[in-house]
Amino acid sequence: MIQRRIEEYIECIYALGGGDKLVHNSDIAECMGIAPASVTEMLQKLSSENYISYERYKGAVLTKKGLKIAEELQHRHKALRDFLMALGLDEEISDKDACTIEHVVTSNTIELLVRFVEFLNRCDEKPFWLNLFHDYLRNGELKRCPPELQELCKKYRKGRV
Amino acid sequence: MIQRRIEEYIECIYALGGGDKLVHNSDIAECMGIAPASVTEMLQKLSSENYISYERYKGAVLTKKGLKIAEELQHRHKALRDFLMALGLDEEISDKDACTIEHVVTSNTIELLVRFVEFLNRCDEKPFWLNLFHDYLRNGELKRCPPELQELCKKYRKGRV
DNA sequence: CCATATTTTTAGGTTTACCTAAAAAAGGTG
DNA sequence: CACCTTTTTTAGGTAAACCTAAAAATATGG
Repeated sequence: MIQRRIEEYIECIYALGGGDKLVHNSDIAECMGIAPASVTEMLQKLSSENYISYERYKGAVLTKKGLKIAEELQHRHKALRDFLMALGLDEEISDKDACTIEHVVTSNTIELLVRFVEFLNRCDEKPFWLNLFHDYLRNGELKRCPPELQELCKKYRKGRV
Repeated sequence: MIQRRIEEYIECIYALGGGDKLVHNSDIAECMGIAPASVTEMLQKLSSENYISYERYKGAVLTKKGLKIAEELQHRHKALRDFLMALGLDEEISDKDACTIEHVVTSNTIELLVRFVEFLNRCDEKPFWLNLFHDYLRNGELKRCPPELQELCKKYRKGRV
């Protein structure tokens, strides 16, 4: 299994434009908040495992293999972030949590959340129940679904199954 | 910040009954799939940081401090697991992902998901939209909300805001 | 209650990912 | 183009969390 720290380096390189151009060690070091010497070491490792192509004193570009991982991570990040924001979490925290969860979760869960956000977006407007949920978050009290609406739902549910 | 590996030891000790009785090194070692010698070392560390009270050659019990963390982790685990299962993920994967996510996510997100599950449970029966979502997962096609139902939702939405 | 079996600890070693300081290479300017 | 600055690399070192093998403590059964 691919190591978390390696994923983080790939992600960082990608964010700095390493998908199609050389990224300098110093930029990676600054971006990750570590010493340049540590970056050199890790780039040698990433290179030996073919995630990047690396030229001494020049910098790194992602290989096809590395790029694929970067794109997968971006997919995961976006899925998690969109999902959390849809539920009502604020942008900054959604982003932060997406950053950590993306490395540890199975693809099953990612695809589940992708589908959930798709599901929301295919609705013509913000669904009624999501409004109810957001109210619940704000006030702590759950407005019951109006009886009239509940009845209609029940009718349709029966009809389908 | 408290280290992930420490959390995992605390969790394991708790799972083996360490909330109220001595747990043997060998059981922890087996449960975590590592060598007993490694456990001894870590237990000394956990003890020095007051997460457990540890007696050489006897075993470990969680302290109040350790127990509090164990309970918080259990809360997180349950929140994540319940949430994933509510969305339709199967039990095994929900559990597995809960195990990893619980160590890396903010409390904001945990509480959001707790609220979401509460929100679902307060409904009299499985909400209509959740049925729609589960169908969407199975078939890939999203049944539109019947116009009649949509109209009614719109009416209530206006009424409230 | 003593010999043997089991469990735990100690000692010494490995790997990963970081660090600092100093050496080497690259880049920029008069 | 030679000097100076910046960037990168090398060398040597640290901490965390694991390992194996051997020593020490504890538990068990005749």
